Amino acid sequence: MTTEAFRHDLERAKRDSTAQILFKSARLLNESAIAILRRRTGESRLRATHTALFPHIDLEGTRLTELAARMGISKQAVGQLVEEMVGMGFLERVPDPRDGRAKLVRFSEEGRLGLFAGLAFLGELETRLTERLGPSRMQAFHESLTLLLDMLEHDPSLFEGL
Amino acid sequence: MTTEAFRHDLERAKRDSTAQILFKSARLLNESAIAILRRRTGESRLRATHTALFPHIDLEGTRLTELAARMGISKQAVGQLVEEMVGMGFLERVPDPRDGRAKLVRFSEEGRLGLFAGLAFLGELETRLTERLGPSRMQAFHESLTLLLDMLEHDPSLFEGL
DNA sequence: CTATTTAGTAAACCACTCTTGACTATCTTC
DNA sequence: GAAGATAGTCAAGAGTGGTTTACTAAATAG
Repeated sequence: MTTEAFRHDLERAKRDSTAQILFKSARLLNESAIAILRRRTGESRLRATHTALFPHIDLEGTRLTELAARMGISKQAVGQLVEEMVGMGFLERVPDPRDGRAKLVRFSEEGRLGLFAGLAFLGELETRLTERLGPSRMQAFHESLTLLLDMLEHDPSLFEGL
Repeated sequence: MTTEAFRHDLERAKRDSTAQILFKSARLLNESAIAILRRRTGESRLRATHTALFPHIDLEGTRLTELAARMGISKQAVGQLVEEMVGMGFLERVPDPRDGRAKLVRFSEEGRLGLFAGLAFLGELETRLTERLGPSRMQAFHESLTLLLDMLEHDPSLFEGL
C-alpha cells in the first residue's frame, strides 16, 4: 500500500470512527461534569474517582466490602476514597445493626444535596441535548447507546476473533 | 422530599441518564480495545496513554514539542511516553532535516502495522455494531454523537448557568 | 558576532490510585 | 466454646502520569 492510500485510510478512520468520537465525548463530558460539581459544591478536592463511588452507594447504606466488590478494587482502596469523602462531608459511616463488625457507608445530608445537584446537572444537560437534537433523535440516540452498553457488557461475541 | 421519592428519582436517574451510559460505554470500549491491541501486538507493556499518543502523530513525523502542545502536557512527559513506544518498536525518532535540534517522532514499520490492526479493529467493531443496530440507526447514532462532540467542544452555552 | 529563543534531555520529585500483608474485632459453624 | 471466616483498619510500597528545574545544542534576531 502506498503512503498516500494509507494516509487516506488514516484520515478517514479518524474522521469516521464512532468509537473515537465516543471516547472523546465521554472524556469531555466527564471533565465538564467534575468541574461543574466542584464549583457547585465548593469542594475542590473532589476528583473523578470520588464520583465513581457515588452510583455504588445505596441510599440505605452499603458496606465497604460490598462497595469494593461492586467496583472491582480492594476494600483498602475503597476505604481511602470513602475516608476522603467523609472528610469532605458527603458521606458518613454508621454501624450496621445486623453485624457488629460492619459499618454502612451512606450519604450524609450534605452528600444527598450534592447528589441532587449532580442529578440536576445530568438532567439539565439531557434537556439541552434534547433541545438541540430534537426529541426523536435524542430518544434514538439514547436507545442506541443503551444497546451498545448492553452489548459491551453481555455480548462476548462482539469481540470474537479480534 | 421523602426518602421514597428520592429513591425513585435516584433509580430513574441511574437508569435513564444518557451521560452515565456514555461514560460506562466509553470505559468498557476503551478497556476492550486496549486488551485486544495488547493481545494482537503481543506487547503487554502497552497502556492507554500510549494509544492516546497515536492520533497526534502525523505520518510524516511530528516533533516532540508539537506533540506536547497537541496533548496539552509537558514535553518531558511526552518524551517518556515516546521513549517507551520506541522501546516497544512502534515508533522511531529521525532527525528533522529542517532543524538540527529537532527530531521527528514517527511510526516505525511495525508501528504502522500496529496502527493498521487498531484501525481494523475499530472498523470491524463498527461493522458489528451496524449489524446489530441496522444501518439507519447506526448512521443516526454516529451523527448524534458527532453533534454532541461538536457541542461539547464548541458550544460553551451548553453548560451556561450550571 | 552576540544575545536570545527554541528543541530536546536529564534528574528529582510529587500526587494519585491501587496492592499486599498483617492485624483486631466480631460473627458463624460445628 | 473453639475454629475458622469475615468486616474493617493500618502501614508500607509499587506503578502511573505527570511537574519543575536545570542543562546542551542549535537556530535566529539584532
